[in-house]
Amino acid sequence: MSKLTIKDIARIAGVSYATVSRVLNNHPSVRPAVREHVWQVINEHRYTPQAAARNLANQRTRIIGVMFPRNADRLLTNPIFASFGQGIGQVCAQRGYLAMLSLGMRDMEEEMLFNLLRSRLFDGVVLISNDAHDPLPHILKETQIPYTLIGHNSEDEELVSIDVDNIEGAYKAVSHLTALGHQRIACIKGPPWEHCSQDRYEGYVKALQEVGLPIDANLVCTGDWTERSGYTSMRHLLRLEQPPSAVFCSNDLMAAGILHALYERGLTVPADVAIVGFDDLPQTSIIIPSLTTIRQPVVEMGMQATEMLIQQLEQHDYQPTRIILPTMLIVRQSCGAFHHLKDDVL
Amino acid sequence: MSKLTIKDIARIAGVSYATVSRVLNNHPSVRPAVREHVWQVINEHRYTPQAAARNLANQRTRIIGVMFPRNADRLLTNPIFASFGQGIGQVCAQRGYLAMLSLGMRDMEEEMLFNLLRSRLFDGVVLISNDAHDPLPHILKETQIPYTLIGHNSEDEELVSIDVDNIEGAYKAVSHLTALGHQRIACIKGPPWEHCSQDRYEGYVKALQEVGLPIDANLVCTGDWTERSGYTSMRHLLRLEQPPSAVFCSNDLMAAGILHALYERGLTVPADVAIVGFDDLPQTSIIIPSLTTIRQPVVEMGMQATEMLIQQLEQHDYQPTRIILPTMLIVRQSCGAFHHLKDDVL
DNA sequence: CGGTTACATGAAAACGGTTACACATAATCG
DNA sequence: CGATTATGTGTAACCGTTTTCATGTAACCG
Repeated sequence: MSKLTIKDIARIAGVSYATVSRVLNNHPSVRPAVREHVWQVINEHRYTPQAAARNLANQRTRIIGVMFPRNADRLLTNPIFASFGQGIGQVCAQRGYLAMLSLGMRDMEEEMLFNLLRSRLFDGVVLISNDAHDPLPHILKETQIPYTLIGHNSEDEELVSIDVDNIEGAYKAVSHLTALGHQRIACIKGPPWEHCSQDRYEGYVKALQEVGLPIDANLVCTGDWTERSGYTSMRHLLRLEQPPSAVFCSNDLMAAGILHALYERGLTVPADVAIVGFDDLPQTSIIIPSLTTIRQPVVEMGMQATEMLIQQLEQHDYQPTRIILPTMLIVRQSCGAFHHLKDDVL
Repeated sequence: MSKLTIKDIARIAGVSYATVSRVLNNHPSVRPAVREHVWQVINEHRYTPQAAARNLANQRTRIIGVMFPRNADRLLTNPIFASFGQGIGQVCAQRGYLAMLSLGMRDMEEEMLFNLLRSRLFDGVVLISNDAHDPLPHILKETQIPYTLIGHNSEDEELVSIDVDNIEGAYKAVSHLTALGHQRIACIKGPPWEHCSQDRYEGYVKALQEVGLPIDANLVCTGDWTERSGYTSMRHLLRLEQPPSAVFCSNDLMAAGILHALYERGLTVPADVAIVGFDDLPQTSIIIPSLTTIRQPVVEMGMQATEMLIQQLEQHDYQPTRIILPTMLIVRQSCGAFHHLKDDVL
């Protein structure tokens, strides 16, 4: 049944298989009557051309590989990746491509990875990575496979990449807290080897310095983006002699962990501790008190990265670009701004 | 550079391209000296055979499609899917297959999905689904593509599928609570159209009935597996005149939401409310108080489903099987069993 | 109405591998 | 030592598409 080939369809429809192929590919030069008849035969017999044969003849697969950051456990756990994926999948669908994520691809030996990429299974790759030590950009470049990068990756400026302005985002977040009068503002950083951790911390420092506040090393913790690490970091901060009155947390997931730690101690947000996160995950906008945070246009980043990749695939003269998107401060309840306003201003 | 073909390699190595092919596929009948020489040329020139051509000649791709439940937003958000994926990816890697997840595949129109599956891009599919109304099993069967199912799906008993005994799991969880003396035990169900929601509720009912406790409809809420829905359900329960002293929650993610709601009210676990979850997510084992829960062997389920699929692909006489794996009660802090023991027994 | 152009179609050559088969050559044996 | 069997290698057919090119036919034109 499923073994029907284009020749069978041609024979049944009484045309040559070249004609069937033309019908399948919407080639203009085929008479409407013939076209319709062929389609009918195709549908009636549930024929679908075999991908492998097409790929071979076309020398492309219309499949785009999607690669997330290394650690498999974090991969599917942080909802932000779901949002990237959503943007990527959306554009792919719309442009007639397939976005494919290979499970366990990042756990493959390098040798295997090279072979996979060189096998031309993917026309191109969207890579999501901030890790400065990630060997993947290097591998991708060496295999000469077209790719775009979401996130920053230093050295290579010829690359098509997209990112947000992390420094400015963090600066806005922390400035918001200083403007509300906070003096002891903690910071929970991401892993030191990721560029955006670095940048967000830089924004934190900049905002404090601008208003003449000191950088207190005791108030700076390092997490790994997980809820758990936010939780443990906050517990650590609460054990200080002088705990912070506010926390800037480098991502929303860790902020959720912070809330957990605070509630456990019977402290309330924002009355006891004010919190600002980063990411604006759809999920966290629901938690009470709702989280003040820095919105990254995550879905759009995925979309643009994919769009650029496809253009790169389809036009020969495509110019590599580096796009930096703006972030946005979303004020909700966890920072105490509303409360503040009510008491002091209104 | 990347345009090297097997013929180029053959020419350079001074052999026929049939020989190169044999070397690539570890065919025994090639002299060791020749084999080594060919490998050297291959490596030196970084040659990798083109997937499309291989797939066409072999009539298979060694790619296994992975399909998660419908709703895209839940897809990557619930860590349990990461665990399934881990098991699937692991076995695939080990058996020389590639596990591929197509982003947005579940949002495709049915027509497209049919075409994708019939295009023979995937040798087979591992489907994760509990949804009784999911059209996918039907589609998969119609396309005659081999597949295995993780989760239950009523009607079709000829299918290769794997699941846990949800009724028994829930029964163990709730019996544990009744044994600890709880009389008002709430239940937070999953979406009604999923088989496992139904089954876990059935286990809940069975456990209560066994000790002669009534089923109080007020104590039964319906969530959608998300943390948020656990949170809102618990808020609802706390507004009752007589709130429950314990909650059986149909999955861990919702249980996390419950904790959130309780802390917000200043209540403590397990002193004020005891909780038992379901899944045993690696993530939740860290939260304090640590969660008593029912462990599903999730990674193993993914592995077995994949193993069975591959056997089905490689052996013609493979017999469809339905495997039900046992669950396990993991006692931690949230149910109060330890506390109970300390006070009353020790 | 004959000659040119436009259009629709079929035959055949790619695309880059795998593998059945034929055929040397080397090993084995009576 | 010649016949027989193993063993290694090359030739060519095949996998199922797309696409170039040639060709036959219809439309157009003066």
